[in-house]
Amino acid sequence: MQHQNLLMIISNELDSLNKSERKVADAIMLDPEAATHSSIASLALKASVSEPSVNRFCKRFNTAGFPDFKIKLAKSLVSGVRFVNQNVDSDDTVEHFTPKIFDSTINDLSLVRDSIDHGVVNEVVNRLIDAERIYFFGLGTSGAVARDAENKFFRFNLPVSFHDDVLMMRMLASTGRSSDVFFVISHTGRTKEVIEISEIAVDKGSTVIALTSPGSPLSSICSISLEVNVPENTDEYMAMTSRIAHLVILDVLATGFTLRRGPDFLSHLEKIKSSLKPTRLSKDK
Amino acid sequence: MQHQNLLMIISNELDSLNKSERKVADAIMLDPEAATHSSIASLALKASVSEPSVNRFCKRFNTAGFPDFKIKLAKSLVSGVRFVNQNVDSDDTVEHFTPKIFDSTINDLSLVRDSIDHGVVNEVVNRLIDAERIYFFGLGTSGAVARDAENKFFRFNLPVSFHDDVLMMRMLASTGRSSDVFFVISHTGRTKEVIEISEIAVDKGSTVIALTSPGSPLSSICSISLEVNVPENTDEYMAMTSRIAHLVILDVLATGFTLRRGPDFLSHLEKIKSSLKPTRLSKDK
DNA sequence: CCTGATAATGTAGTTTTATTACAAAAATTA
DNA sequence: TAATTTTTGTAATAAAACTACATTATCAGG
Repeated sequence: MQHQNLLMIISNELDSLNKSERKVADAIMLDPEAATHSSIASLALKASVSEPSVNRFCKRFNTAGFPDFKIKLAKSLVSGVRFVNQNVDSDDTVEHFTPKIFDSTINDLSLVRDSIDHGVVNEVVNRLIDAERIYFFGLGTSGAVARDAENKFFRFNLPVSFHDDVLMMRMLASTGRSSDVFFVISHTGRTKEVIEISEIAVDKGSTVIALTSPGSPLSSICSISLEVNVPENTDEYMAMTSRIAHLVILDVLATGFTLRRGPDFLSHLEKIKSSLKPTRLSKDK
Repeated sequence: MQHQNLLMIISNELDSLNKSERKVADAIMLDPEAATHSSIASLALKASVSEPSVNRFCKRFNTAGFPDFKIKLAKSLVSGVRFVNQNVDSDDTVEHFTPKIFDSTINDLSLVRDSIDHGVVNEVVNRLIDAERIYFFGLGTSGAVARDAENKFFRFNLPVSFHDDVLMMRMLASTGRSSDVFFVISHTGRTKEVIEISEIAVDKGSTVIALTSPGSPLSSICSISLEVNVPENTDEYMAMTSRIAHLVILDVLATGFTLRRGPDFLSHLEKIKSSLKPTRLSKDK
């Protein structure tokens, strides 16, 4: 893994350095940020060694030379900062916690982006394309996600509904047909009611797609499981990012759906868009 | 704003660049990692421009020069964000469009993060703290956001509800009291019904907070307006990111609310959390 | 469609920065 | 202590970046 932090490597090997190398290391550690902006000459001066000593120091740490060393050092400074102090403190003001919440959401999204299984996404799109009916199920926070999904997929000209009422869900699941797709959204994947309902639908021969966390009970009983691993948030103040990741994944699925339907499908979408125009005030004035 | 990711800044200003600057930008975006390792000469060659053009390009983005530019570019590569502003093509496969959608969402979030008015956020939190009742209103996609908001604010031990039925909204608005807060969510801020209803609530002396786009009709008539500028998406395939930004902003508001309430409020949140435990399967097996 | 003004870009020379070869100085060993 | 190895620095070289200025392209007003 190339992702080792250069600054850490240096501090770990501090003992095995010779005198001048050690001086260079100290000078860098004193202010790594400054080191990334200084020339080899000024750093040599600061460390009281010659320029070639700095150069040799750089090569010792598997870098091509001083400029390359600076690049790698700069990178290691970023990753360090990212993991530190991203939590909301009780004495944070709006200026402090606002970017923290955005950053942690962004961070989680990029983790999900990199961990998502494209094969599963592909398979899910196939099933949605084949579906004669789609039901989106979700409770609590996931209910809002399901509602958003309904709104999105409704535009695709097929019978779609969302439900957050467990009795309704249960009835629909038990009367489900093999051409029906039940899309079950659950962050934890451990809500008993939801699991039971999904089992009923599977038994009836319907396709059940779960959008949930890996290794959860829900995940194991469904036809296909879109597993999303959002790091558990221990911080009391922090929000649940999983629902946002779920929304983005539904965007991905909707995009896949649209693409699979081909270009003439776009005109249908346009029709729906323009149907809303009369409800709006015009842009000019 | 030092917070911004250099790669993102470049992709956002792509339109305002002149010919040779654009060539340099393209060469960098094609392989940013390679750019951090190349000399000004080799990059100039790759972009088919002169060396000073590359240098001018660097300075245009508030860097001291090429070496400094490379450092900042390298830093921006470390953070979660990769390529930006790439549109979905009609022949994209899942592998292609999935990261594109994530990245464009991430990009939009970071733009909102940097453009948000902390003073307004602060003021909104104050009003929410003072509220005796909060109504979240939204239609369509914003209805899902309003629903999520209800779920979140419900935990704060005060009467909260969400509505996506214009008749209900109208009745509630016209019977509103000065201690009531109406939180109106609308991406466009141009939906006639929503504007009318908001006007009624304002007339009745209630506080009306809008979460909408800048300069919209809704924004101008409300008590306070939380303006969110998410770049309009011209791409047919791309999803609407504004709702995601709205959700994150509601997270920010909820966090502000919790912090303002002080540390003993956390035990109340814990109580609500644990009330859901019986509905879940336990973690161990 | 010209002409002058302005902006964009490139050329060539200068300066700064980094690297290399080699020599001097320490340190180590026998 | 002398031979040997390692470390460090000096000075020269090479590479890279930058600057001033010249040329070319673009655009507005006549």
